[in-house]
Amino acid sequence: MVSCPRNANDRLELSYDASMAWDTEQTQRQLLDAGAVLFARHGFAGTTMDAVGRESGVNKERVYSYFGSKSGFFTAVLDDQLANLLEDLPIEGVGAAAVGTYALALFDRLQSQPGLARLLAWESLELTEPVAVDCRSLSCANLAAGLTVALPGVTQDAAEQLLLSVVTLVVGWWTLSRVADTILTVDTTPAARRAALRADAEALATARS
Amino acid sequence: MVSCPRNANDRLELSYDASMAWDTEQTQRQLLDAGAVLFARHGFAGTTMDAVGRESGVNKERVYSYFGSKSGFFTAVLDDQLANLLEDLPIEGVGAAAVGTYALALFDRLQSQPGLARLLAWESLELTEPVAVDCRSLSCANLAAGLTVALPGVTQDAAEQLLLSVVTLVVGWWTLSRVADTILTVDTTPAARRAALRADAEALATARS
DNA sequence: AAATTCTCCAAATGATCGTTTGGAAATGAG
DNA sequence: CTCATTTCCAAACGATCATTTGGAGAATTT
Repeated sequence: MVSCPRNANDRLELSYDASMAWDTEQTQRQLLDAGAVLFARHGFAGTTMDAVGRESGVNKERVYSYFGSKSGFFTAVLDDQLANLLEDLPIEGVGAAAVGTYALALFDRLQSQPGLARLLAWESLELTEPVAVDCRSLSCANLAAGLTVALPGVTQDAAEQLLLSVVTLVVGWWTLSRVADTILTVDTTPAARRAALRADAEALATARS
Repeated sequence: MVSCPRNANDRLELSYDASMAWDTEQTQRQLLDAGAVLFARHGFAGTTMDAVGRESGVNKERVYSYFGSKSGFFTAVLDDQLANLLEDLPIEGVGAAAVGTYALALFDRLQSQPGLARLLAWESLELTEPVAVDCRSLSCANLAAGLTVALPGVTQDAAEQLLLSVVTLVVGWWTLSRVADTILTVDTTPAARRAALRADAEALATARS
């Protein structure tokens, strides 16, 4: 598994002292974290710079000196949150059951950070090309390769389509929630959906192997 | 198949004459169509009332007399576009192949009107409850019932989860397009995805029946 | 045909938008 | 220390936002 290096300014220095009155890295971190919350909740167009200043506890003017513009800030937040989204989630084991297990792991990661799935949706709806495309493509290629290992006889194309289907199914729980509201009546709990997604991922893998 | 009645003001009268200088129904139709285009493209927060006036060819003030507010206009557009989205798309035939055929039909409907899938996504992201919930719930209940007929032995709960998975997979092609951009490398064409979705829907149905 | 109601638009409203400015406080160099 | 530089904030900037106003013209009523 090849890990993806972060931006140069992501972890610039460790030489800052907590007693310093100014900590530019922490200022940027506060802004990025506030942006992650606000952009996940309201998207790019729905987030105001006033809200960024309020949520971060930092003056909104700092955004422009560090990220240039609201657009630059948006992509910086997406990059910060999404670049390593699929990292450290390898396909473990072999056979279709491994794919079901992977779906569960992805579901749990998104459930522990509910903003991530929504950020993926905003990115798709409001941008014309993905952020951190090199880094994420590498992660995805590794995952697809892992699928061809776990499922002997599956071509690379089939592995990519399978991975896309599994990710779409899992992410869709948080990004198409009104659709779920209109369809589900018997058991609307996340636990029920989680179990169904594991079975679905396993079924998709079984059919392709 | 029970069809869902539209709003009272959707087709008020047929007594209007084309030679009349004023045609309030057509004015509302122009606004709703313009709203469908703009909201699908930019969402609620990203659409301005100036753009509505420009796109519709009608003064933006008309929105407020007919729909009350921008929010009311948004829900009216969503209702107009989504209420009968799943109508006239019955589950035909029996067995898992029928589910694959249904996925294809849904894919083709969304492909012929690409804004619909995006409107579903904006609705999920920007609203806390679905529009036209009664009407759409009825459509979905009919579809789920159709699934229990096509797939004997499938419980209602399983049918609902299956329907949600199929709809999520198909809609996701247009609403998580940046995710597809990062995953697919071998064949990124819609035709390839369409074929994969049919196979996926069939596999999900097979596993549950 | 006069009076009234309804439909529509142009223009203006106050509020809020993204962005910039000017300067205060803290830092590092000499 | 002094002085230039950097970090940060309060306030202001023009532009644009959603919404309203005032009135002109078409339809309906009497």
